[in-house]
Amino acid sequence: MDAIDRQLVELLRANARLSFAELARQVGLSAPAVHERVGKLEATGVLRGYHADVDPDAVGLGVTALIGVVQDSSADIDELIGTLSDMPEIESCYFMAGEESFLLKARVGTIAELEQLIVRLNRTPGVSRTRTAIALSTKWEDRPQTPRDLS
Amino acid sequence: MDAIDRQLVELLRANARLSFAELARQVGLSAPAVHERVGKLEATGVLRGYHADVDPDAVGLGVTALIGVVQDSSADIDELIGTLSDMPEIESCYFMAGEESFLLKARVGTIAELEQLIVRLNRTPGVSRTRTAIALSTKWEDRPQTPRDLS
DNA sequence: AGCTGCCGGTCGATAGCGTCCACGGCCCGT
DNA sequence: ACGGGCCGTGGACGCTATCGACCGGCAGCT
Repeated sequence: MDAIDRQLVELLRANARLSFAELARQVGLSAPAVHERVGKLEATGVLRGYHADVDPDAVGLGVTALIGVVQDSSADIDELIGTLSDMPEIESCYFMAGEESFLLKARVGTIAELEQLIVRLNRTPGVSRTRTAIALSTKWEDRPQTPRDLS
Repeated sequence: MDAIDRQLVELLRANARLSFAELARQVGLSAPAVHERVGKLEATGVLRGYHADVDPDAVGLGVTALIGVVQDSSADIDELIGTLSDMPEIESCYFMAGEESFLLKARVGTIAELEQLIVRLNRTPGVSRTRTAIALSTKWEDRPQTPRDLS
């Protein structure tokens, strides 16, 4: 991860569809050299993938909620994670320090669907309680942060 | 947004670097037709961009925290949003229903940096109180959800 | 010092891609 | 039946992806 690698990561984070030729021009190397560097960044797991950023409203997912999950004493964590990951509405899942073991970011189309999701969560074995907060608006999301020097 | 558009969105969400020719093969149209459809999806805001997914650990951002912010009565919301958006550590910012007006997802390199961020937040005019929860691990994040029928 | 391998780059070639344009079928209201 | 808009196809052209051959710098050994 030298300065050029960081530059490539930065460029691809801003626009994942840049051509290798364009990347090469930006960093001052030849296209094959850039091709090889990007390949290595992918192989080492620095670059995990390239994804289109889709407007959730445009695909009928206008409701965003953040749900804290308190597990009960009998919970099998791995099993609970498995159950949660079977719920497609849950876009992100963090295992947290604190009383609420999980924090989920869920996206659904309507409040009614959110209600159903919460009911389903509360019925899930290992879940003692949930606490739901609704996002009224998303000011920004997944904003990239310029990488720091890993010296 | 017909079935082919949804298919294109889905394909690009899975892999934003697919060539138009490859997209064309997958959906059964010619490359120029796909080019035009994707252009329209971008123009109408369905596709907002294409971003590389970078491993936060690999760029020195190993600590993820979720921070609830309670505003005080004198707060100017827009000004507060502006101040928050000047803090690069804050990757996402949701305006919430409930006592905590904002929920922030922040990423920093060390706990010490998180401490500094929290101090800075608590000093910010308009902020009455914050509540921070640290993510011990990310089970998954920004998982795509297959789009529903917008009938 | 000189030799040797490796790493990481350039260069050149070729197949395939991006993108522009002209053209054509279909659906619709007249 | 006709005309126009929409949405597609096919062809053409320059540019890109990607391979293999080559090359220079550096490390470590003799």
